[in-house]
Amino acid sequence: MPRTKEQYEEMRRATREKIQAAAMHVFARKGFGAANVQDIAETAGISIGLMYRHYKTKEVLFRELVEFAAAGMGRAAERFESGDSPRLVISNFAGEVWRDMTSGDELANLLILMSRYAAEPAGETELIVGQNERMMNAAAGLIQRGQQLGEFRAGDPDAMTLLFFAALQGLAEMKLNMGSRFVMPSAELLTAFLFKEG
Amino acid sequence: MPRTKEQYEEMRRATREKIQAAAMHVFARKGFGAANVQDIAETAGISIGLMYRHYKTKEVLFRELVEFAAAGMGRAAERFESGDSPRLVISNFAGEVWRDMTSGDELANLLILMSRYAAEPAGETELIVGQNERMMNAAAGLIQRGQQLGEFRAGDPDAMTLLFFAALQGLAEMKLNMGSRFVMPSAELLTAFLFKEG
DNA sequence: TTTTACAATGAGTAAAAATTCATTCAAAAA
DNA sequence: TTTTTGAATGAATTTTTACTCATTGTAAAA
Repeated sequence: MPRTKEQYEEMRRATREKIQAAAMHVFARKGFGAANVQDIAETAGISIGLMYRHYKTKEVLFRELVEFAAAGMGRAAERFESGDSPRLVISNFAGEVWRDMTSGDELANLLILMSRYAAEPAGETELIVGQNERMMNAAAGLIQRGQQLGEFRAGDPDAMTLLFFAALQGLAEMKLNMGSRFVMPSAELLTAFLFKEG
Repeated sequence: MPRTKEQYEEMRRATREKIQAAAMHVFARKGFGAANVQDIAETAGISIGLMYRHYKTKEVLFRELVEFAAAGMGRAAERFESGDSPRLVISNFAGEVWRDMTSGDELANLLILMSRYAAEPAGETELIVGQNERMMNAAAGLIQRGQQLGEFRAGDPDAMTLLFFAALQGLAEMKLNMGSRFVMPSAELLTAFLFKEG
């Protein structure tokens, strides 16, 4: 008589997705504290009540997105931990970043979300900090190996790693702030400070 | 019979300074919307009421800090507009940035404040956007001149400028988020992608 | 010791935002 | 056409936060 279980499931899945996309957009632009649930519901095109049927609190919603972002960092770390040519791994990574940053806002949103997490809903930064540390360590190891192979410039691998990810972070922020005035630098430019010669 | 005018003035100046420093700290970490006046007053070590005697609203306080930051960008733009050797101007600038970022939080706070302004209290982004555009244009002109002189790498000057400031922006964010785990990259590393050879 | 001028306080009020819940809606099939 | 089930709504409630103001504190000098 009513809809089938599958139909209801599909309905729920669809609205969850709308909520997630809207929340990602709003949180990335305003941060956790300044974003209000009305904004999110409106952006998602649903009522506030429905949002609360899917997410007990604003914070639970935020956390889910952060966890998603952290998982992305984990995948990045794995790539850096692979035994392939450091130069190739970094170039490929930079190339993908370039494509993602050029084609839409998703990566930029994710990057900003992560950095905003540190400050906001108190405590429980471990997840993001842990994954971040893992990713940075993997990248630093890769750079060090590249230096031993003579392909990479000399310099403190930790500082070089930090600069690389800081640049990505800053580009994400600028992309959202500048809108159409933003020009994504090429993957080669992004990695130029790492490699020897040009 | 009561204190002299000068004494009262000095008292007011001192608390204003406390408020500004506290607000800079809190706004940079939380953004305008998420920062609450209680936090600011507490950080400044004064009462809420006193804060409101000095600043009519939270937004007025925020604006004053943003204007201060914008003035800093204006000074940076002037330096980029000077006719000196591009390589020298950029190197000096990077060196100063390195010193500021290494010695305290002030520059990091200012950088973050500016990027947070874009989203937050609606409208009136002109000041920050205008100064930002001026600074970026000046830097792009400098890079272009450096390319003509053969000192700088080839590449789109706008994209190179964007990357440079994005890196600063990202480093500021990381400095606040990572605390003692942060390592500031050297000025040479920061500008390595701009100059030919190493 | 008292007066004076203004800084400083913080409980109280108003406004904004998060969260709840009684009610409505919509599609499937009997 | 009616029944059924769970999604969807948004006005009402609770909580949080910005902002006010009546009162207190204090150093100088009369």
